[in-house]
Amino acid sequence: RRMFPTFQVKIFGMDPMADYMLLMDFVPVDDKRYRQLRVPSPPGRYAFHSSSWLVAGKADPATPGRVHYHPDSPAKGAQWMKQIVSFDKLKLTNNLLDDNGHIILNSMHRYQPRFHVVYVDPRKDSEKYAEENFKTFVFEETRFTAVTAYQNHRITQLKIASNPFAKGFRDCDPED
Amino acid sequence: RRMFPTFQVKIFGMDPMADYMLLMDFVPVDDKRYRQLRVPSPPGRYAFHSSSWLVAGKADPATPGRVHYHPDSPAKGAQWMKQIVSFDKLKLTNNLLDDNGHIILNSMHRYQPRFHVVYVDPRKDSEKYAEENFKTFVFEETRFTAVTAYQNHRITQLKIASNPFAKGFRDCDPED
DNA sequence: CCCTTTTCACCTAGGTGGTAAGAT
DNA sequence: ATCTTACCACCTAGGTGAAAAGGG
Repeated sequence: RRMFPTFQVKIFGMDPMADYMLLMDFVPVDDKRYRQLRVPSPPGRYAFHSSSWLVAGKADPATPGRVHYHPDSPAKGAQWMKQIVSFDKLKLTNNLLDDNGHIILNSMHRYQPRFHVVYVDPRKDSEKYAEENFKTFVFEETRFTAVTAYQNHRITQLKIASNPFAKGFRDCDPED
Repeated sequence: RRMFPTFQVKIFGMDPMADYMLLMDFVPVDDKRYRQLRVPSPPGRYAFHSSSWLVAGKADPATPGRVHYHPDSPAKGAQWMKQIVSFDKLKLTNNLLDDNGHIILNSMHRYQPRFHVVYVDPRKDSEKYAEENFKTFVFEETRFTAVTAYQNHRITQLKIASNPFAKGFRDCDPED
């Protein structure tokens, strides 16, 4: 399914006339598997509303390290810079045999999203300059635990309030 | 609405590595407006099944001459040549004030679709070579009369049989 | 009478969380 | 007990011709 919340980035400093590819990948934060600790809740609240993550042991074998190219790639620097770039089409799966090209992650493991900018070098021997033609950006505040179902009621509510496809689950104004 | 049947073309002879833009426009075939002559029909047949076109007078004022770029433009010659190129996203309207960028035509007038191939010249002063960097193709068998509703029962049936969005109107196997 | 416009039920295509059943 | 899977009703978004309504 699509990743939520969506990774979005504002870009500065590109050459407006040059072509760039934008892509993302995900690297494990640690070598651990996590689990939930659920505590008794007062009536009317979800059990996982007051839960926390515990280490549950060693990580599962690493998944194939796929990348997701922003579907607008390649595009000019001017195009990328003129508005926030949103990776809302990026999809995650836990299916190791996935053949839709989605990003494969282990559920209950922690990941660090990475954002890569690749300059499309017009020179004939551009392969030689591959090293200097890309740059990677890591925002530690975007780390997350992959799950098969939301483990946090507030995330569920945020999604329901903000995503038009979940309108069926709204029971009040999305502005609230 | 989308044009039906769809204009499709198979391309040969491009430079596989060069970029091309593909586009279509429509020119009037003549300066006439047409109307239907309907003849009495046996029960169970549509009145317009056995009808024909009559000249109904001079053409209405010409519509704005818009063009439709194939949405995959620009793309490499190799990409365009590897399969049939289909202009199935092309939309026609009779609304002179249309601001969706659709092709504006006069209903009950005859049109000739034209197909244009534009070579994207990488040279700095490419504007100077505009004349030699495009080529136009006209297939007279694709001429048609624009309408606001189908005037031929067999076209209706062909559309119902071939377009997945019209499945609701099928009453037999589409293979028939 | 002939054509155009509007509306509508019915599709395709695909993104939601809920829920119940399954797995470990 | 906890997590995963499969399915579902319910959405968005938009492409169909039929039919009714509108217009000259």
